[in-house]
Amino acid sequence: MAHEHAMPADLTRNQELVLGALNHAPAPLSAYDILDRLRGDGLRAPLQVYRALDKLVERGLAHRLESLNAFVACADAHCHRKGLIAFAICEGCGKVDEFADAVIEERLGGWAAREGFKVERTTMEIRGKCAACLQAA
Amino acid sequence: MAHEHAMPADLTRNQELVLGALNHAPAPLSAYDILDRLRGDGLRAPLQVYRALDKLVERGLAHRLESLNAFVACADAHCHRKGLIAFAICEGCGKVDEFADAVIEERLGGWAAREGFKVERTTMEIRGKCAACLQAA
DNA sequence: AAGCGATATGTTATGTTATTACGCTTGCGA
DNA sequence: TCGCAAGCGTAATAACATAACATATCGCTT
Repeated sequence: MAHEHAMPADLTRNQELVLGALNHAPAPLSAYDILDRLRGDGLRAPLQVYRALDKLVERGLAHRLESLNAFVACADAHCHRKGLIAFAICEGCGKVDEFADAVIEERLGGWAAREGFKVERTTMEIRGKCAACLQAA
Repeated sequence: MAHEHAMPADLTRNQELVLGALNHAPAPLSAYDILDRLRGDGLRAPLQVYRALDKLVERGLAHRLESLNAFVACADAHCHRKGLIAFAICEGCGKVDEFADAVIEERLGGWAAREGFKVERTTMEIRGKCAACLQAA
């Protein structure tokens, strides 16, 4: 069973459905995966899902994994983590681990400052095998 | 003018065409962008481009930018950079800067070691505005 | 309460990115 | 010269994402 996440009260119906789907999934879901799971709840078109995802991502309740074209619920229940988040994605079981590292953030900031580059958004995704899957192999 | 890159002698015709297209572009190209530019050279189907890209990426001659679904030639002319590479992508002009940072690599390695996670591939992409574009604004 | 703007919704159609499946060709070592 | 690995060509389709348009809902101001 997926553990419980905070579910803010001010979500719209669609946003709540989509976040619910993500919360109950053990691994990232694509927008179309989500759509398929929510057809029974009245969702019919991709756009309904993408719109909800946009809002959820904007609020930090969900994250987009660029290297997967998929989405996960934020792992931090009382969420809204600041700054850079790194994701470790297991190719075996699909599980995603989320962590922050101040040193990395600082290195990136240093590079940007030297180059005069204004950072707006950073994605960091590690692909590999988690301990459990290595064990099982 | 794009600066010159090393063009290995043992590329196949399609690989050479695709790498050539990337070398002459000032910004990342999607597979379909590449296809369009190479129709005059006889390429007709996406797969011809994707296959070439696979090989080029495998050899480190090109990189895939996950957050863009696009590709760039490796910036290092005598390429085959080891380890983790970070990309800074300007939203203004599309230019991509490529750099490595041993400290970041070491932090990631540390996290992985602690978690027992076996890293296979890491993508790090910074989106923002480059100095030139900030200047122009 | 009426009017208004901002936000969300639903639907259709379409655009963009990536892969599957199949068969042929070529180079090369056993 | 057989057989295999790698590459190539083509058609079809799958997977991911957005445009354009019409309607609805909610909170705020008057």
